[in-house]
Amino acid sequence: MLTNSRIAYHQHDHKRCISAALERAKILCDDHDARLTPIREAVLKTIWASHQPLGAYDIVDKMTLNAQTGKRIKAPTVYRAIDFLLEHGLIHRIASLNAYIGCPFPGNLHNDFFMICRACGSAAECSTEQLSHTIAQTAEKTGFKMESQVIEIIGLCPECQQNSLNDESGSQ
Amino acid sequence: MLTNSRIAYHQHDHKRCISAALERAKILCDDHDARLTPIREAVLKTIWASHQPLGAYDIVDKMTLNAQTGKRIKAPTVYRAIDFLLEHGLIHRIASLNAYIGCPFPGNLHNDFFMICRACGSAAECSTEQLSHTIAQTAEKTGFKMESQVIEIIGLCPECQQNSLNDESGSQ
DNA sequence: AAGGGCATGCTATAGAATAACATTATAACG
DNA sequence: CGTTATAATGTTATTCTATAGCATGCCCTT
Repeated sequence: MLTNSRIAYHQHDHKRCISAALERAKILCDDHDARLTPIREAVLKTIWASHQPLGAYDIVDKMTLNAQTGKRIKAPTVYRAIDFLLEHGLIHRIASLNAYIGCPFPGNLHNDFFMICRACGSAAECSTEQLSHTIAQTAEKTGFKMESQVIEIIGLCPECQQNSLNDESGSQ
Repeated sequence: MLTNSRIAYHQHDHKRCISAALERAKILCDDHDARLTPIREAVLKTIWASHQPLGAYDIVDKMTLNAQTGKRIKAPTVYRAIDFLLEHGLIHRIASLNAYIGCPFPGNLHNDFFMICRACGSAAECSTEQLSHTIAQTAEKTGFKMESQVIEIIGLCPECQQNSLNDESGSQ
């Protein structure tokens, strides 16, 4: 099982997540003969600013202004960057939130699912052959041929479970 | 395993689906002391017009005009009906499509997933303890406590697999 | 009849995504 | 090196999805 839940839900040096993500992106784009332009890199960096999925317009708002012109990058440009990053598997779309999150292990097969904490908003990705198999097999029993999947689990991450326990014991 | 895939993807007397759905809705609302008003019933019926998930504005467009005033029901009213139907488990939201579909077995636990055919657009629901368990267990391994889920499988239904085979053999 | 609680009507607006076309940057080629 | 083709970005407007906020109407209760 491949997952970034250990990191995503716990204290960590997030700068390393960001730099690692950018590093991986550069390598992967090189391999794909794809151009990781300044804007695309900036969008990726903005998305990686946290482990919380970010809406497209949140990205627009958070993007730093153009150094020369001082203008803000507009929605279509951000969406184009998002499309590029999605195509190359560098980010994922969280359908239930209309939001985007960085992929911690791009390049791998993506039979994965997301665990979204309803308390802190952070999301971790989890990739496991077994689950994909189970789903594909279940679908196959009905004659359905699975091609792709959207799996989003909503619940409480380890940290927030702990916090809610503390809150309860504290208030009672 | 509980599923309506046999019906959803194959020729059938769809009138029976509709009348059964309305019948179940009446009973369930009775049990819940909830009011299945004419508008709510009309929205439910519109959603059940097919096995294809319907967008909220598709519903607005398809709703018959008010018999007396000849006016069209507006989006907020439809959304309120949708909220009601969602709350009582009579319909589901398909997040990846921003669309709504009738629930073929309301009242049951909803550890279920949807199989959406990319060719014909029809979707079937499938409820299986086993899959929910597998997901919950996998999540639990990382310490995540699952509360709800969004599982949407995209692929080809049995009919459309058959059709695509025919098309290929026919054109070659 | 009066009041309270839903349900609906209505207008406006927020939020998410894209269409269409102009302009600029980059790569590719002679 | 300059020209051309292609890709990327800029810009404006628009579509689609969803909700806020307030007015009105309906039904039930007392």
